[in-house]
Amino acid sequence: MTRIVLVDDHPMMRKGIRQLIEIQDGLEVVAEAGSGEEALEVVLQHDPDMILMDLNMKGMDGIQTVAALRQKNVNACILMITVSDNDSDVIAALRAGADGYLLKDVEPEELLKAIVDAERGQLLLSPQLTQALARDLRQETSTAAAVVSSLTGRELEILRLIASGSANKLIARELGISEATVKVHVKHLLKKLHFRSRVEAAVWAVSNHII
Amino acid sequence: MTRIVLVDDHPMMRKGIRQLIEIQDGLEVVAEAGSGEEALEVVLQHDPDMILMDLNMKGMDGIQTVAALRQKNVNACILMITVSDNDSDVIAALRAGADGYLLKDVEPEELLKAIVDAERGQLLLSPQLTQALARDLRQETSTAAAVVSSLTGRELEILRLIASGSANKLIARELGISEATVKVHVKHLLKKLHFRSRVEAAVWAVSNHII
DNA sequence: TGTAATCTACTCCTAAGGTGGTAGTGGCTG
DNA sequence: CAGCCACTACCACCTTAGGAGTAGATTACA
Repeated sequence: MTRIVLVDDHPMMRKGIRQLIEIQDGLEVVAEAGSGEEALEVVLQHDPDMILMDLNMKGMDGIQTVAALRQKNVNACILMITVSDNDSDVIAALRAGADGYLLKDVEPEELLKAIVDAERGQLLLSPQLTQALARDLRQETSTAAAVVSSLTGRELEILRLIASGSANKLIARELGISEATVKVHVKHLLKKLHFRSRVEAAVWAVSNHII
Repeated sequence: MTRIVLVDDHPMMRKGIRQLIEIQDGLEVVAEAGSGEEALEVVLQHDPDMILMDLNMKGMDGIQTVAALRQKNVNACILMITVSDNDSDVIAALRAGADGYLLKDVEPEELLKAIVDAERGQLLLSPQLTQALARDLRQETSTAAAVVSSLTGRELEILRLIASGSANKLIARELGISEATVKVHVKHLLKKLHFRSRVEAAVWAVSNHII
């Protein structure tokens, strides 16, 4: 028996999903919550196998709630069910620890299938959301590449080493040149990229996958 | 007519895929390449609409080839077809600029469907690979969180500011404390996280989404 | 052949980062 | 209450980073 908790701030929605679930053998709704705060209580109390959660809620939203649950070491499988197909919401939800993400307009049969799949550890996304994931991976790599192209080979090489946390002295040893020369290159690349310190350059390089 | 280039270092494999494609209306194989290097030439020469590429090749592998092609502003749709379902390969391929990733054991009909979908701009992944993508997003966030939890509130706050590129003086102003105190916190957090400089801490924080 | 770009290296100097130690305050806990 | 922890602050001391300028060597290009 899969024990389920529903979290949604629309009572009607909860009612609908509950009915859908309970006609199914092996699935049981053990509790409902109308807010993120309430969800925390209810989940800790009932320790369910699965949580179906709405993303857009008043107060604590779905993503915050997921993060909070995982923080409290809740291992239940969490499925987000929402109307939002916003890329960043999907990414944020998965990052926070959700196991799946479905749009509310799925057919009832699909929802049931998703629950079973997710239960088995299969991560489940509505097909149209797979793209969002991949986009996130490639994001902005192109614009960054344009700026980087203004760097000379040596400068780029040194930027990479800075981005791996190396100090000038270490970079010098690594490249077999003097520390003074490394400083020259650093000075130049900072000027070209309009950064005020190697730290800024490093975080930029890392977040734009220049590494 | 969709003009396709095949890249695979196994002639037999190319032959197989070619036959499969050419019985299909609207698809045409305009050239083949047996290596990454050859692929660069052939693609620039024929400017195809789509490229089917093997991941594992001698010399320049599929990922390097994709990166090189995108570098040269090749806009063709690139589908990776491979035996490897290794997570990091999938991630790397998509990051490099591939538009889809299919396992070699797909049914012929599925391959054809994938080609059409990809052509339409639909990013396509073998279903079992969707999970890999999501895993990548969440990767290590948990282990990082464990280490971070050893930091005090103030230390974490300062780590975030370091990770945004701020200098100690700026952090001091931001938090309304003296620069000397900031240095103390920095010293402590570096020791706790076993880093030798703020740069290392910054890149670590950024790549583990502590920001 | 000049000349521009790149890589190399140096000096001098200032600012910033990092280590060690000391110490006062407030809060929490056995 | 005594002890611990977190936060604050200061000091002295040393290392690292970054700016400005000069300059030799190489390559590529007009």
